[in-house]
Amino acid sequence: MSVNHYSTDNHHALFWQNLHTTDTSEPTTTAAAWLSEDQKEYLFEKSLTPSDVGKLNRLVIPKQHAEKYFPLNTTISDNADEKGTLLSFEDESGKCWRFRYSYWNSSQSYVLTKGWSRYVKDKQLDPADVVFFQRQRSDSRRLFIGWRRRGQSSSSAANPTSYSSSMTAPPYSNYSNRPAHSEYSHYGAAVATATETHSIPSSSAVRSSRTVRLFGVNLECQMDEDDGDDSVATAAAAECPRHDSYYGQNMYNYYTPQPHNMVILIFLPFIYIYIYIYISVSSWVHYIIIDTIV
Amino acid sequence: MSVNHYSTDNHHALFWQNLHTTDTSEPTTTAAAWLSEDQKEYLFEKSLTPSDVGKLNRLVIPKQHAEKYFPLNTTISDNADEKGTLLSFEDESGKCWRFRYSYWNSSQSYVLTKGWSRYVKDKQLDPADVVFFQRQRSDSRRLFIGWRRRGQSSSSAANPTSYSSSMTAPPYSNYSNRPAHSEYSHYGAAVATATETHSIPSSSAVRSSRTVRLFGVNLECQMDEDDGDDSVATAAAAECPRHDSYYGQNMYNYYTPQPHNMVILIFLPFIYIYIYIYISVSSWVHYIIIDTIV
DNA sequence: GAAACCACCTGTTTG
DNA sequence: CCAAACAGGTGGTTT
Repeated sequence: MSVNHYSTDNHHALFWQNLHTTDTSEPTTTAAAWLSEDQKEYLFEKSLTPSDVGKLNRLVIPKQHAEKYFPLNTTISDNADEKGTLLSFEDESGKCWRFRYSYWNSSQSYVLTKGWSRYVKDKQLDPADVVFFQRQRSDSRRLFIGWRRRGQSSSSAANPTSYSSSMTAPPYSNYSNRPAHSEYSHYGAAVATATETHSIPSSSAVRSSRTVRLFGVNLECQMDEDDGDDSVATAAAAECPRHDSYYGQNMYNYYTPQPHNMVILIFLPFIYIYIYIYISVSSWVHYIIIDTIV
Repeated sequence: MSVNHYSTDNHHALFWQNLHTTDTSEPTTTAAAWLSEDQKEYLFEKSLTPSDVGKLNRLVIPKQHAEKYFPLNTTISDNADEKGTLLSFEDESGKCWRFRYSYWNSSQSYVLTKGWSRYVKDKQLDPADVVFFQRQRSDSRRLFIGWRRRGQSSSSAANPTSYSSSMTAPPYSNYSNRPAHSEYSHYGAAVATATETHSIPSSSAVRSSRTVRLFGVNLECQMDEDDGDDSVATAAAAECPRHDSYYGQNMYNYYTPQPHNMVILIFLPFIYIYIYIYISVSSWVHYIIIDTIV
């Protein structure tokens, strides 16, 4: 039996992905059949910036291409929602490269992160070199990545199998020391994608932050008999009090930009309780003042 | 009559502890007895790297020491499993420092994270300064942290009580501006540990992080008989004992940038309940003191 | 809005 | 030579 069935290999690839939840970085070779160029659809290319090949260990994917060809939250990226996905690409030698692919809110950009630096090293890419992406026409989930040196025409890219040598190339010690064959374009194909699931314990602690519970308490305050519930008491117990604050009868919050004030009036049979709760929140609760008057 | 018959601030402090379930970041002083050096076992020390005192806000604990002395998933760290635990250490002034302690799968390393940067600031630690850890021989759960300047011999470390001055030191504005006393070694002792569980009360509202629960406490405050539930109370007591002679009604935190104070006064027919809630928040709620007077 | 925190990630270094 | 450890980082989230 030939492992080389397309179908077979894809399954291997998928399987492989499932095995790796966290260490997804190493490129792997696949038994996938070579595709002729006309079986591939050329997606886009990018001339690499210094940052793309530098210490930032990431490749910025131009937004229009990213959204068009590598949409998040879709079939290609599976259930990749939250934390980005893994995209797998085959290179010119059939090696499979998996990159973490995600959207950075901070820079409003799509990036390949984990795994990218290894690719840059392996291919010895420099600024202005070009990487390009393709996918199989008959199965758009199968992706390919290729590259060529700066100044090389894109037509020279059509040279699929000639560089399996990259598999046996010695580790480069210096970017300036390139193997001669590097002057040509390389590309490869790869397979499916999988979400990078970080297994998250179901019981993640919910933290909401700033609930001030005043009155269940009340009871407990004087109660000794407690009631029990405790959730209050119980919860409370734990931590270390810290006293770092100083204060007195005076309260004053000198920096809170946006104070929010709440006044809660609770009227009890013989008692008026004015509760002034000043919640000044630069982010949270800052003040609570409760003053009761009978 | 004061409900606060316990008299003093210590009780306030304990009380306060119960109020805090999650915000564990601020150092606190303890009432723990001083231990002589021979009552302590020296565990290990680390010369601080630039990253340890820099913006990464974490201290890498060398793996062999971490696994030997601060094992996760064990008694010392309680049920700390998943998300790391809290470790409490007493410093040379008796102040209790709580650090989140966890394992980073990605780098295969043990780290102190939350709370660490405050310690670095407070002690004005620089690269190559040394921190060291000790524990009480008779109770290995009680932990101590100390430090000395780079180049200082470890023997100079034995100088326990001489630096309570750190409590009153003004906020430093510049690392180069160190108090003269800083040239010596400092250490301290602390207590147990607790998992950073955000104990979640059975009842709805709870949240983990900084729920201010007022009255369960009260009970504990006066309860001597412990009643029940307590595991909470108990636990609380166990944690960092703080005490404090230094402050009384006044609390003063010289480094907290923005203290927030709360005073809650509840006046009942025959009872005056003064509730001083001090919320000093460099991060949030820090204090609550409730004093009741009949 | 800044700073701390968090959970990751990676390139050196080294036994 | 290589896996482990770790110093030095990242984006994103919470405080």
